[in-house]
Amino acid sequence: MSKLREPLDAECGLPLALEVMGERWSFLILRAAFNGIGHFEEFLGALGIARNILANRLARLVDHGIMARTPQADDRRRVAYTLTAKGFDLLPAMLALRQWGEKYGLGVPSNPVLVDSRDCQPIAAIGIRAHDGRPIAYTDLQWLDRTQLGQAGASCCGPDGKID
Amino acid sequence: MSKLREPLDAECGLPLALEVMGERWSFLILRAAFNGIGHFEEFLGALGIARNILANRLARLVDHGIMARTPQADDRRRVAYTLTAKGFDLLPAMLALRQWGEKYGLGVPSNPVLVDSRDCQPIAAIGIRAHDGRPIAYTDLQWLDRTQLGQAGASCCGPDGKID
DNA sequence: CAATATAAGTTGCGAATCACAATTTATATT
DNA sequence: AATATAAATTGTGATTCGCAACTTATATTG
Repeated sequence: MSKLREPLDAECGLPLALEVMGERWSFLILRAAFNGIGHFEEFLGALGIARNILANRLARLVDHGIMARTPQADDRRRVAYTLTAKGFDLLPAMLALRQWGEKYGLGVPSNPVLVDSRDCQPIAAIGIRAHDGRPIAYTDLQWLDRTQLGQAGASCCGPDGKID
Repeated sequence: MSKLREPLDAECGLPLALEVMGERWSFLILRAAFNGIGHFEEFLGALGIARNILANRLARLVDHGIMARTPQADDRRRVAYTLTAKGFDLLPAMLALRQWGEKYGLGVPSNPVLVDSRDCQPIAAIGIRAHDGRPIAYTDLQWLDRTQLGQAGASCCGPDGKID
């Protein structure tokens, strides 16, 4: 269906992620799924999406292994759509987008807060951290060629790293 | 231009973020900008995007304060497009998407690695962390109503939190 | 100054995608 | 057998996309 689109890059994971999640409604369907929505008519009511678009998006998400389609045993008319592990792994990306939207779009606090159930404290803002968990400022970020990784030398990082 | 689209929710930051970044090419333009691309023809060559679409997307990104448009002083034909602070704040979301694409799309290592320039170690995977920086497993996440936040009681979290 | 070159942006057109409604298929209920 | 329900498909018009050619504004060259 979407094979007419450009191969884009293939050297970066971003175009790959956008091939599925870059389409309209994909992330909102995912959010509804995280909310516990699991059936066609539920998605329909929760999102206000057109039927054919919803059917198309769900099929696409299933094709890409982000959601699983399982007709219910007791009533095989009903089809349950559930997140796979691959789909669940999109939660950080979804939260990062959501937090960004909250920060810059009217500053709504967005009532249900995601908390750590062990101490009931809200989670930290999704951000960039060093290997030890320490937050990194944007000015401390560099792009380094993979071949130069293991070297313990001091000035290993050039001044003009590029993002691929 | 896009006012015919649904208001979607307005209670969640996600639809707000998707209004701009959910359109095709938006994230790829952003990636190019992080790469140092800053002029119209550069974007054109780097992305393989159509001229009119690029002009439209850049104008939209500028309208939303994600990029800034500044004609150069020495040659006013040339227009420099640069990321604003708001645009820069999309880096965590972009990296989360990119890492997800890398993880599930052929497992390409994606050569230029983002490192902390202080110790030249690759950054940690973008993930969900507690307020103190400790990573949280998906099973330890709960959604809590904002009004119940300050309470130091033990079982403050119900068993069926929902994402809004 | 006139002619040409360059950067950014616009317009026109066919193809793909979108939203809305009505219809179809398969299964369940009465 | 008749009706109801869940999921998905089809049909139609509007919107958006991608490609190419054109326009506008500024710079450069003879």
